[in-house]
Amino acid sequence: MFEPVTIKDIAKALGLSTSTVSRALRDTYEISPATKKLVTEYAKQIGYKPNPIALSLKERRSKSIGVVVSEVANSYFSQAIDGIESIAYDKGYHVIISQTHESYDREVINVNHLASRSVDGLLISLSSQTEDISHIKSLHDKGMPIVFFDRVADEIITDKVIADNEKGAYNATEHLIKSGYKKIAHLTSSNHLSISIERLSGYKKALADYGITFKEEYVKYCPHGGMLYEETETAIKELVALKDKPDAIFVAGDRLSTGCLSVFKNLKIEVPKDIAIAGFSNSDVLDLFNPSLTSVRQPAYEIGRLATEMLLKLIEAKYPVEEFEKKVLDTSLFIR
Amino acid sequence: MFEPVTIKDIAKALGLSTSTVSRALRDTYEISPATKKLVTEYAKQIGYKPNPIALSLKERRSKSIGVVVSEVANSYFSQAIDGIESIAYDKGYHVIISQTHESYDREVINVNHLASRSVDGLLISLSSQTEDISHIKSLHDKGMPIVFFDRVADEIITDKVIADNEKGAYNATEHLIKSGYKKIAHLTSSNHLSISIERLSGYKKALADYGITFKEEYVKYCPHGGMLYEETETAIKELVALKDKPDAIFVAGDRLSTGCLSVFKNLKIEVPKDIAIAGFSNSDVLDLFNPSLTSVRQPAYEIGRLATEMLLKLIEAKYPVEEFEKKVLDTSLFIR
DNA sequence: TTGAAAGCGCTAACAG
DNA sequence: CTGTTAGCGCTTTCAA
Repeated sequence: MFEPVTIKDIAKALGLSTSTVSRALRDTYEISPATKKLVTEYAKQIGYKPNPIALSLKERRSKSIGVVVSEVANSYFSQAIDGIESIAYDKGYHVIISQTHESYDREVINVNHLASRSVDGLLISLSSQTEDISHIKSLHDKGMPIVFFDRVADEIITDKVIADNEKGAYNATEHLIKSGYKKIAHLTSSNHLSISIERLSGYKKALADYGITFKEEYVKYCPHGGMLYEETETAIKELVALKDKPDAIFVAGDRLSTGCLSVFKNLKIEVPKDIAIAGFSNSDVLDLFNPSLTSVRQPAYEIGRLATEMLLKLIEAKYPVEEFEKKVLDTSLFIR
Repeated sequence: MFEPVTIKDIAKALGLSTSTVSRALRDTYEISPATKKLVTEYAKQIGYKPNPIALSLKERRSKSIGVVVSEVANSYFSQAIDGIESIAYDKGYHVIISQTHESYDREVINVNHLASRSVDGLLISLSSQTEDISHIKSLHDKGMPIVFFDRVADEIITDKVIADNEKGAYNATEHLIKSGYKKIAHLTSSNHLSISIERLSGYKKALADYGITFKEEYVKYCPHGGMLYEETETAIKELVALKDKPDAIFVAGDRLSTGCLSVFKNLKIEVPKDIAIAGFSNSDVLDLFNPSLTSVRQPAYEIGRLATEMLLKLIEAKYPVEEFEKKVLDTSLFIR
């Protein structure tokens, strides 16, 4: 069907060698202006496009990067993807997105799939189920450039970009405290996720700073991060069933926050009369929500851009990189 | 950094020729069981993975498909993408997603970018700005398999998958009529988009069937499809400023529906007291909205799956395909 | 049953 | 300044 024009066609038509054509096309110095003009004009005329696959084979790189996220339907990730694309496309890289749907198995499959399709680097945010990261470690050990964002694996020494989760959590919790709530629960995702740990820590710190005792039973984990309605509902039910029922709740994730509101709605729990709420969310329709949600917003777009810049730097580095950094970006609190 | 094992390494280590190794690995009949066993076992042991790029070069296909949508952040599209991935990954195809952000220029760039990266086929939903489709037509003429979904170009003869937009619009409008509204306005995206035309038609038909006269000034176009707050606000303001102010509004798009609610909120227009609303939306948090939104939901996941199945059939067809079809899937009305 | 060689599209080292 | 040649990893005639 497709019969693309090759460098050979041009060479034949113009009575030149393929290497001359190649040079003319690529602007090498050792070429006569006349030939160059001849070739470039003819090439344009017949619509020559270099075959990226042949180039990839030759240069041993694909000019594409793989992105592993849990869901593109999650506002945080879709914004991050916008950021990733903005940088990648600019530098001529393709972006291949794959979703884990918070499943460890899919993560392993996707990561290996991307690697075997020889992407030049990987941008990863771990699935909530992921504890064992050997699938990533082995790739990294083999030299695959990897940058983590959002949900990072500290065991792997590479660049990372995250929001200041601890501070964001602190701010949200503090806001609840300052609004007069004292019995603040915490709903979060799986306990091994970096973001969960950081947000839990911020929550605890705020409590401590305001002289409120941390209670273990006020913390509920939803390993599916809000993807499973029942899981969220059970957690909420357990919280409101406590003898010392919490009067507020700090929610540590995007889907979890909306999930929580849905549960409230269904259980006829009124906000903030029965319980107040503040949570992480990057949704851009939060203003339409009822009950309303005081939210911690992460600079997702910027995180995506930064992570991609760092990854491309790793990919294009001439010498093995030894120094890595973890960039931490500020969150913003939107009081509603 | 990466030093992948090649067929040559195996050949050398085993004292065979590369062609023998290749055959052994690919299960050709003309190979001795002994050699085959030897090779496959050794290959597995040292972790041999065929280089997909070399394969692509040889077989002139990349085993990847390109997807062009306006925004992954749009629920409809993220659901469609889930459907696309579910089929594509199953069949060993990569999915490369690109966003137009409703811009014609970006669409042209993205389509050409994907084509030049030699995807094997394209799944396209047009940007709202797109009127001229020659960038797609020329690719299609050259033999690139293309399937349209959602926003289709009827001028291009190929497979298409859409929701029954006309019926969906009819149902929504009818619902408003049956709820007692008679002065129903219509807010839609650009007037050249297939979905706009179909939805407008369903709206008109419902009005006609219930003996309501269609009024041109009740139809407002937002070419940016809700991406530009001001545009939506202006449209709404014009509607409510009409001397014969509408008492209900049927909105023809996802972002437009939420955009509309935002405008209502800001202008302190109360729903349904001041104006009732029904609109297309695939958001999964609609239940949390206030004001609430009666919605027409499209089977986005299924549309994505179907479109991908059709595309892969085109790609893998042995002979040029002459027969194309347009599949139309039912929408569902959620009354809130 | 196996090996040698050509070729997919392109670049680069080496000659001339 | 330009052509010849080899090679990226793999498959596939063609010979042996």
